[in-house]
Amino acid sequence: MRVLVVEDEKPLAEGLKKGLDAEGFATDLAHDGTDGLWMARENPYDALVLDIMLPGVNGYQVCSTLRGEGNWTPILMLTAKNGELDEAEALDTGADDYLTKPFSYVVLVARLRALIRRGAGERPSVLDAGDLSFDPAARVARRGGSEIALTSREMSLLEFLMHRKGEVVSKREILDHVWDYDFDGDPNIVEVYVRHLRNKLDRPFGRAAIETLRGAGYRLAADGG
Amino acid sequence: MRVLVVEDEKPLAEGLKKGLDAEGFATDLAHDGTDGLWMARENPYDALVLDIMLPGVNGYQVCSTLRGEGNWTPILMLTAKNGELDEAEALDTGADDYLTKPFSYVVLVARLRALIRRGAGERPSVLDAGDLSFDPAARVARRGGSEIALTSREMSLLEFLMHRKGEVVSKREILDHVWDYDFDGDPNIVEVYVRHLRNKLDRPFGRAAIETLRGAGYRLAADGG
DNA sequence: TCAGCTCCTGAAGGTGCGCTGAACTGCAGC
DNA sequence: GCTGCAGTTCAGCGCACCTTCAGGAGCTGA
Repeated sequence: MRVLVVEDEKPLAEGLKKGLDAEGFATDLAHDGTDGLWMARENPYDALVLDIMLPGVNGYQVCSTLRGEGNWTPILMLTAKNGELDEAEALDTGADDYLTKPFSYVVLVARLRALIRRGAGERPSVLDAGDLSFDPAARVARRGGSEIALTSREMSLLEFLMHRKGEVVSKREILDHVWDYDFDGDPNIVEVYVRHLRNKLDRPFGRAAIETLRGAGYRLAADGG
Repeated sequence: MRVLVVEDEKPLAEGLKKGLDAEGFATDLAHDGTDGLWMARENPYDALVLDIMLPGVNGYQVCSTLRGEGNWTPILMLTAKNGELDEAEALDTGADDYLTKPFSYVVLVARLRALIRRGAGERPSVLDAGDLSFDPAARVARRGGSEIALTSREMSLLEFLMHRKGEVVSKREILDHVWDYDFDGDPNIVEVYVRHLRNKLDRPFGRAAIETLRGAGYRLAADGG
């Protein structure tokens, strides 16, 4: 789990890094808001620990800037005093949790883990056609309840067909979208892969999702065949 | 609410018990570290009040031992003098809060209630996938009943995979999250560690939790394989 | 009915990805 | 020092996947 700690008090920052590393986190440090912002943009962190009082850009600003850019990495804010205002403001600007200094190290780790567990889970959509479904992100195809193992090329083809379910797609289009533009091999490859998909998606279920339109191309039945 | 007070000064201990009982707590007493540890293990307390200066096993040791065993009962430490070292050390060993002697009885009760109220939410949770489980805080992995010894790198990898169980994670993602971002060594390291995990988690049990998706990455079976 | 075409099918290379065992490095404990 | 362990690097190997190919089946129009 990769974590960025943005904290200007160096001893505290170093202590946190040491502790978090020992817990198995991969911890990076930034000592001011500008650096913090930059690093948070450039790297895929699982969580941010963000002090409010920072030289340059302060914690609130870092937080709201990131949120404004569509970055939803979980953020744990460190508020200096036990002021209600601080905490409320932290949550307002888009932080996910806050901790009042001085804080217990155990509590920090626990809250951090909780944040990461909840995580930022924006799920890409699942494509479907009748009882046939395909989740491109998870790389899982299903017919009814059962999961179907597909190779990368088979998935690319299925994804393309599902995006255009109900439409006729020519072999030329398939070649252009599923294979590289500069593919100049045997176009028969499309037929071969259609066959592979049929063997996996249709035959075991006695269905016919992929229809051949002689001279025109193929069509994936919108209802899954 | 059941509370254990571990305190060797008998008058203070008795006074606390009387007061806490009056507040509606069910209070047990232990007068040294050994007894305290034993009682904390055997009974499901909602909180512990733990003096640092104890005959035999001291408060720090009691605290870190319990944490090491995966016991996350909230602990309120009593530090003798107002030394920063004491406080920091208390928190380091896993205490949730501390109080400097002499303390106000009202404050003690208030903090104790606060701890108990927050209590559950702060305990690190255990990740699981079927009969496979991993407690990131205790750093213990188990398959079924048996505990499995893992190195810290193996744990980081397992933790990352378990957080995203059922999803496909690419080697690049694994490198970015489990290794430091400036790691520019051989990406083959991921394969090597996947192999280590398989040797420890799968092979002895004839299972297959970690699936290879050629060209895409790896996936930890949500049901443990 | 036949030719010409498209598409299907099974099998057979190549190739590169991932697996594997071993060696090397650095660090901690004795 | 030596020993053992964790982390990392490396090179060879096998196989899964991709692609090609040739023959066959089936459709279409004359």
